[in-house]
Amino acid sequence: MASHWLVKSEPNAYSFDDLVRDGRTVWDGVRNNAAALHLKAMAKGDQLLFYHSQEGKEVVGIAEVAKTAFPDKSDPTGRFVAVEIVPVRRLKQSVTLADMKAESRLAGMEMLRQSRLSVSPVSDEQWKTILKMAKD
DNA sequence: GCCAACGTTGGC
DNA sequence: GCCAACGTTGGC
Repeated sequence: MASHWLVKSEPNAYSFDDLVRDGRTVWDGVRNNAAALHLKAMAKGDQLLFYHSQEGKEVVGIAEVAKTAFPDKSDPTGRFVAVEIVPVRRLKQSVTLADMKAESRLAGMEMLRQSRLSVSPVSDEQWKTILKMAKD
């Protein structure tokens, strides 16, 4: 079974709408070992929650892994990797950070536990819970 | 703008 | 190898 993930992006820098417009993008620039491990664990077809940090602070859409991890060309040290993602759909209703914090079934979520992590795993149960909250 | 939580760097 | 200092992220 496919795994699920959550990726963060500042909408100022790259929003879900940008992804929809582009149709496909290289998800690079991750410079954190824990996040990089998650990128490496992604399989083609894995679905991702796309979260807007700082502005919005909400999950706005779903994306999918189109290409598994490869060396991040923007990293001179060659230690980090990137993946390619494509948009799947915008959620009917965004799910805010406050909503997620208030939902006891999401208490163990990695992104809530470690707020600075830009790529984090999402369990099947957490995934279903969030989609339900999004009325999706 | 501030601060907490981390990660990284560099002196020893 | 330890740890203090510093930088970055992201919520508030």
